[in-house]
Amino acid sequence: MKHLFETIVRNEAVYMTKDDVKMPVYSDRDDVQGRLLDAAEKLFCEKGFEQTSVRELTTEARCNLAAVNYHFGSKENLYAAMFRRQFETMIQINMDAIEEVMSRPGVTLENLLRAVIEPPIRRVYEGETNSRVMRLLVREVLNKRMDPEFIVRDIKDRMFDRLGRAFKQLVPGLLSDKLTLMVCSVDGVLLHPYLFMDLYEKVVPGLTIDGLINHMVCFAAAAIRGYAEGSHG
Amino acid sequence: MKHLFETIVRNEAVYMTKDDVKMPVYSDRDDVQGRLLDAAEKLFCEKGFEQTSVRELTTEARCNLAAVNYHFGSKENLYAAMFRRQFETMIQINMDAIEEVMSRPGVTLENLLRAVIEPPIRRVYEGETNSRVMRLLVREVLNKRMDPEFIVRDIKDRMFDRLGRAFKQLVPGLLSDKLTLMVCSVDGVLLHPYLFMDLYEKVVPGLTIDGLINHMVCFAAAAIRGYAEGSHG
DNA sequence: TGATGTTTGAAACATCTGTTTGAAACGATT
DNA sequence: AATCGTTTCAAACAGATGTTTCAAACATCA
Repeated sequence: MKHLFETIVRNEAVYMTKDDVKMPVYSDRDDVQGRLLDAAEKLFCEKGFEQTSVRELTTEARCNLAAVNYHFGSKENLYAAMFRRQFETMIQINMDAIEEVMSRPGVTLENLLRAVIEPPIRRVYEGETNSRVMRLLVREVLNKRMDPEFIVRDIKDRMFDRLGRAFKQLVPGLLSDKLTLMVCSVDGVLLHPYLFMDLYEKVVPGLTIDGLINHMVCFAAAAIRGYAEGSHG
Repeated sequence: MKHLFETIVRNEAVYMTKDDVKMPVYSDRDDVQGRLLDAAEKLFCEKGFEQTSVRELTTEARCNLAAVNYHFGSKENLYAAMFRRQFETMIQINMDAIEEVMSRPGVTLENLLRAVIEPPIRRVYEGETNSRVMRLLVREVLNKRMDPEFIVRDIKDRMFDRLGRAFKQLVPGLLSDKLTLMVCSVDGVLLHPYLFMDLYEKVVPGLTIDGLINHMVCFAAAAIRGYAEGSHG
């Protein structure tokens, strides 16, 4: 078993149900499965996969030790179930934000950048659980425990390509073959405070969340526009 | 014991020597300590701290299991010894590169950016051991197992401040209170391919190392210059 | 050579890990 | 009430982990 996330990629069922009737119901937090998924979101996102023991999970979920293996088959399956849902949510939120802003008449590059940058930064600033899954994703990639195909397919083929097309639409001078690298660099600008928000608050005196967002939008916009002009000469 | 790296910060001796005569000699790879440090560089940087077992380390170093605890006191001390050395090396290389380029007459913003961006990107592209310690650093920060003070002191107070002053020197229009954020964003642009080089090769068709470096320099330069102009109006 | 301090080595230790087991409790249907 | 499948629970399992032990080997100096 090389890559943990092969099961995620193939989107296999993670529940040990014999009929396909039972689906994960996240609103119902009285059952053991729901509490285990809550505990998984909290603990896995905080400490990572290996650092979180089944005993911690079941203590947090106030259930028996064997419940993880009974309901999910294994610790890995519980992880995969929690991860896929969080990841899908995150991607969908971003895609919807892009579509929304691009449908507005007279949309500018700054509008698009703000739509992509502001929500995740605010989420991570407020410490939302959802935002922690992104750090977890990065950690998994760095740990080389996640199948790179997973990243390529879901992030590149969906978000990066969409964002690249939007850039080209708003800044016509951009060369098509540089779009992906452009998106990568913008992603770097976004990921940096996303990953290290704790440090930003220590390193940048008098930092406000609005000031940070404005800076990022201006920085990225200036880079893209300047890059487009440079391509001409 | 909360933070593993408190020992690193205080720069304590990690060798169990009774007299201060014995110092780590990295060139002499015939002794057990040297081989253990080599193994630590290789395995810790590849797989992280928890994922690397003492048995793997001692097998790689071709020595007995007890050698780690005998020579270094604990697995953590071995990790700290290896990490501090790699980290110091990395910072020093960057600082030297900045000083060198800034001493050149007629230095441009692009010169500075290239001096900061090119060497680490080439190192990670060629898969040098030294480059992996940066991924390890990020992993440790994300795992919250590293004392943030460590990062702040060594990276911010040395590299970030120096780079910010250099930016202001080369692009006079920049506002002083935005320098740190600017450096952070440039660091984001740099860190992105540094962390995810494997994915870049999959995601960007026809990517060359020179093309990537040129892109990053142009992107960062355009951002900084555009930002400076925007500050005026 | 003999004594001394240092280094190595195989084995054991204590603890933690994910998982399995089998009996008990539960809930619904007959 | 009796039977059924499902869920919970404490206990045990098998394996891996970092560390310790203590005797053997080694080097150094008297």
